[in-house]
Amino acid sequence: MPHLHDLNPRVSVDNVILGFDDENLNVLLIGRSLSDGRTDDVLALPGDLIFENENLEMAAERVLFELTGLTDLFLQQAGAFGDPNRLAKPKDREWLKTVRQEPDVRVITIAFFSLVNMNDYTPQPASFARSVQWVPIQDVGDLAFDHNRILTTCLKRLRETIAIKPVGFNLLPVKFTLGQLHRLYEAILDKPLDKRNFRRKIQKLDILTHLDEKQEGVPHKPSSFYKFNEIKYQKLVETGFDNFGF
Amino acid sequence: MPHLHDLNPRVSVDNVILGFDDENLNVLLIGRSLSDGRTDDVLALPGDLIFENENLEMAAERVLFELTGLTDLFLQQAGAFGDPNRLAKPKDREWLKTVRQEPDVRVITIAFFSLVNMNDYTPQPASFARSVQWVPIQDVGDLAFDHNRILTTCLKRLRETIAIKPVGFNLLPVKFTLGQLHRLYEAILDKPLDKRNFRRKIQKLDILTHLDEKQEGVPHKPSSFYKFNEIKYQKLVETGFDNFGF
DNA sequence: CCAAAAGTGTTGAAGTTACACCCATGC
DNA sequence: GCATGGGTGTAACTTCAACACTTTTGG
Repeated sequence: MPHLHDLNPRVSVDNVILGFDDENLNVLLIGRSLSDGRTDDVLALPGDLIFENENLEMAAERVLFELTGLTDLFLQQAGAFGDPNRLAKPKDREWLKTVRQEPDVRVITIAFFSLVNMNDYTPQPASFARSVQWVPIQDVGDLAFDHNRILTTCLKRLRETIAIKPVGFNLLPVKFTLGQLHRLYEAILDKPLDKRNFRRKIQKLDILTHLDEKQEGVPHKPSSFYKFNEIKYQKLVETGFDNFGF
Repeated sequence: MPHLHDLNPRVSVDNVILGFDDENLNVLLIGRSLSDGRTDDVLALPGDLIFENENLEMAAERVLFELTGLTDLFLQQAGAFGDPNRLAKPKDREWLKTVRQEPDVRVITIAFFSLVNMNDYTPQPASFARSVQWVPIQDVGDLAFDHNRILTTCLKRLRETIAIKPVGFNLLPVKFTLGQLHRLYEAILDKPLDKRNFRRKIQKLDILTHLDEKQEGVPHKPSSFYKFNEIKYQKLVETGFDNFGF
């Protein structure tokens, strides 16, 4: 029988936590703590071995919560990564020696991605992360382990998902402007979108509620705020956009 | 250091192997061998623990090959399943006792689905499968472990994938008719598709080569055979259908 | 000649793309 | 008054859904 807090030494979760700063998509990366309190210079996705008594989603939520204090976020599995040599880089092996009881054991990781509103959270070091920072996805360099591959896969998944379900709202504050939403979609899809066509298309989804409130203090025509209508949104998520080829 | 054929006791793969018999989608299910050579009455997806020295895809290919003798098939990961109680049904636990060294250990499984041409293969018992059979997906009953959930997820993934990439061809013989292709798409999407519209749409993809050969001996107007053009197909798979919402 | 599936075109509606100007505000 | 982003409509084109009849074969 597994004890409550037994770790499973063979299976981990890694989280691709994405945020949007009104210009770029950012991913939350950690600098790893060595056991002596120092940090090596390799950035990594936050992740951890799973406990024996929790399921994969719970493990991903736990990692997310420990790092950000946030709960109830959008979280989606993106797949499992298990190449036998994924832990083979010298710096990774060194780090594993300082934090794992069995540093040589092969670990399969399940990748999740989550979408957070960057205003809800400012990065702060956590137990397992000496440093935490938002990095614009186009500036991400070499990461630990196979984390570059995981990140790429998650971004691809996000693009696929957003084409079918309007999940992007999770990246925005409760009240937002159509301009913000527009910039967000351009950032995720990494291509320019025609302003008028975008607005028309979004409005036709019929999931936005126009608020009687405008921007203040901006040096241009103030924009209306919108919030999104959870009920209609839920219905849409269930059916998808029916945007399929056949 | 892991020895070549060490098993990883915590991680398995399960395969949803799909075939098409010109009418229904079928899934390949096994009856489990007990150690005394008998079979319990629970059907299951074929799967196995992974070896320490193979990656997840290799493990899935191995299971597929051991069961069917087939290689080089379409194979796609559908996700990881790891609820702590997924092995909890009494009959499942009994079976595990007869085949696993550590029957109580929690196993996370990675699900794959593959598409095979049913004519390339007739089910035959394998080492780990006392019985093997094609079961039409609408006739699948209660399966072992969480295999019903895995099957459902894989079917959903297949529907999503086929809307974006023409992967369905893997389920057909090299030479096929548009009627077969039409019935296949109806079986996968589980809804009727207008004949003329379907044909137009498929032809516009420009991945079919019309062969100078017709059906013989059929009691109706003979249909032309087609094969599909791998080069154009590859290009299309890379770009996707661009069938996306934004 | 009958049964069975193959094969084929058109029309109206909906959706997509491309494109340019005025508006409200802060400074 | 100027710089900034907000906000709006239309026309040409493409795609989509719905729909019925003729053809070829075996028996």
